[in-house]
Amino acid sequence: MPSLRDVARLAGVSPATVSRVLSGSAHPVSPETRARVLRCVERLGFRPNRVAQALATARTYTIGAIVHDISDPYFAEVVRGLEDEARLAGYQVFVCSSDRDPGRELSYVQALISYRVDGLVFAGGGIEDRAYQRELAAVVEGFRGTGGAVVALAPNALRVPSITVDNYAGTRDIARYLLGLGHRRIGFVSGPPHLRTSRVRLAGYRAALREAGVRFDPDLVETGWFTTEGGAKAVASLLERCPDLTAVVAANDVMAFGVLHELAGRGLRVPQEVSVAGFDDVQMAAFLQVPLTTVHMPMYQVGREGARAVLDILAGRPVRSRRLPVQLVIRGSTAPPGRSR
Amino acid sequence: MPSLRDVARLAGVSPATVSRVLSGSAHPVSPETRARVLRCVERLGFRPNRVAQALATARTYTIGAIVHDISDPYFAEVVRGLEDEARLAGYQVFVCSSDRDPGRELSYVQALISYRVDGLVFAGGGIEDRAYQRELAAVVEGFRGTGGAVVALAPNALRVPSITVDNYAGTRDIARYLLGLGHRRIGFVSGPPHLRTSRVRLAGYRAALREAGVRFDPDLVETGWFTTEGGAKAVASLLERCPDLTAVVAANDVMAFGVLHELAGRGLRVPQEVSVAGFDDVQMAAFLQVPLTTVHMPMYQVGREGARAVLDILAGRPVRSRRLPVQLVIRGSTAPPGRSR
DNA sequence: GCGAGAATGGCAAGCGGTTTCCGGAAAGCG
DNA sequence: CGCTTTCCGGAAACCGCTTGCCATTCTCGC
Repeated sequence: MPSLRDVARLAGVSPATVSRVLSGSAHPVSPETRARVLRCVERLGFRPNRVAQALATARTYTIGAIVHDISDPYFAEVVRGLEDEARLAGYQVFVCSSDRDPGRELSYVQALISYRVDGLVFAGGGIEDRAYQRELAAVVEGFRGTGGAVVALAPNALRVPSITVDNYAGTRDIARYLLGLGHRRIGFVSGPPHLRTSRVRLAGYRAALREAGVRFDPDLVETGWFTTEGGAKAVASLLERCPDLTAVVAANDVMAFGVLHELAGRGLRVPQEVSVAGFDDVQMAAFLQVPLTTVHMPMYQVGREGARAVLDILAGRPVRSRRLPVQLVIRGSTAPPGRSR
Repeated sequence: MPSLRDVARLAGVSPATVSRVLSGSAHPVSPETRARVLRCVERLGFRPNRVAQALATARTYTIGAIVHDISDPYFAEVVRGLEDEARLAGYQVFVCSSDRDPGRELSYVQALISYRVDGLVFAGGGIEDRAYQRELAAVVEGFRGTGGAVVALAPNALRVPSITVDNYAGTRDIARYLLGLGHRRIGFVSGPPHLRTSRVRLAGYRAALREAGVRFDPDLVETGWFTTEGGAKAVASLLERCPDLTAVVAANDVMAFGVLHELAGRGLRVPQEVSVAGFDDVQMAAFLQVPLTTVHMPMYQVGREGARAVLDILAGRPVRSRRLPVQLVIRGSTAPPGRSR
């Protein structure tokens, strides 16, 4: 693989000149020399070694994305947005699936810092664990101290700029809507309790109940993993505890898929017997046979804005945290409460 | 951020010694010195700069994954496998979504080479375009010439080790199964014609027809993008051309979702009026209200083995191309042909 | 005609590690 | 006891690119 020296030798100039031609330096280079250098670059098929550039300039043009699981459609969509925006600016992105494991997350963050990524994006909600948060915060602050850009794309204990959506309003709106349809016994399939997103979404649901003067019944809440299986299991226990529920709100679409599956397995019709709502509006949601009522989250958008924020920070432009609005999307999986079963 | 020199200074040794202690060199270091160095590393919280290491050793411990679209559940799953295996070996992975665009793919490959990735994994099927293939092959060969490891996870024109699945057998088995149920007018919703995977899957379908002595009718084939929308549109035209079809095989699950959606929209019941089968067995497939009959592809497994293959090549271990078996998974979306509509 | 300043280009010192080569001390050998 | 090995550590040369600083030449302005 040709190096800059090879080009320099071929063009009969010094490496410095070649570098200046290629990296758009302010240092003047005569048009003839420039042309000659470019011709030699072409001839040799020279492409600068990013590693060496990175060492010299302390810029790697890489961004690390910490997600909970890239195979979760939510995160896949976010990462796609991130990647598209990064590519446009000449950056590459590393994916890191932490599986919501504090140890894994921390070791990924440290690895990324060793790789000297320019930016770090936390796509998933923070893990609620004081000791861990403190440790992570220390590492992250160190990183920022050396010029690293950090952005969060979900509620997080880190004090960094964030691009989030209004999770609270989302579940509140959904619950309001179901209450408005006449439902009173609304189950809530929540995510893992140690995730901040879970708590915020649960809070939105409770707020709507409070507004409507409906007593909050802890029996109507069941937690599970943010997976299809998690949703199926959770709704199963919910149904056993509260056979009288007429609607279920799932903390995200993937869980809602599990809920739908479990209900179908039990012969309960949606929405005639049980209404179901999700959260996120992943691509599949609209394509189910019973299209899912859910809250639209602009995930791709969040990913793009996240990347933009990183680039802005790196460029020294001011960055403000933003909260994007969400929107209730009413589809076929919800209806007024039906006859008792 | 502390450097190796800082550690050396603090420990009162030369940088060389610190390096030897940390990178497990064969060069002997006395136990006392070693301990002292490690203590200082600890004290300063020193972590080696991967960029500098990379420049010195010509190993970056990174792998580039070229996928068609990370937000497609198929690729997300593959990348997850890749990532998990890579992590275990201390590697990081770059994701690159080419959207099946030759230009984008090529520029990603070149960028990754500039970043001096150790390995390159092509997760998607190759794009059938002679000029492009030649150009890509040249670049890839150059990369391999410098010690880069390249692996393909789908049929591809590149002459590199591959971990693939038996796509041909997959659609053949599905078609055989449907023929066995008594279907004769079986629509095929194919992927983009310029993708190798599309062609192989179509060939499998044709092989089964041939075996069964059923004439192949080109009208029963419609191509579209490997997306839900693509599947919906394709089946729509198919139905207009051939209202007599009793079953539809989609070239992948994502398209099958679109097919199901479109059929539901037209009031056609599955499987009573039309049987539907997919390919891939993405996670959602089993969780539809009418669970999808499909061909199980071990995507996560393919991802892992792909990473393993890269690591093996880098370690100089022999690597052989492998073809993993697929398996027909019969679920609720298929049944013998029903009464005419 | 001459000095100032702009235009060009090269030298060399990094960036932060790794690794080859070398030297001194200690240990093993006949 | 002298000599060869082995053990341990350091000096310094990279890896490939960037950039501050300096030298030369040229162009003006007066």
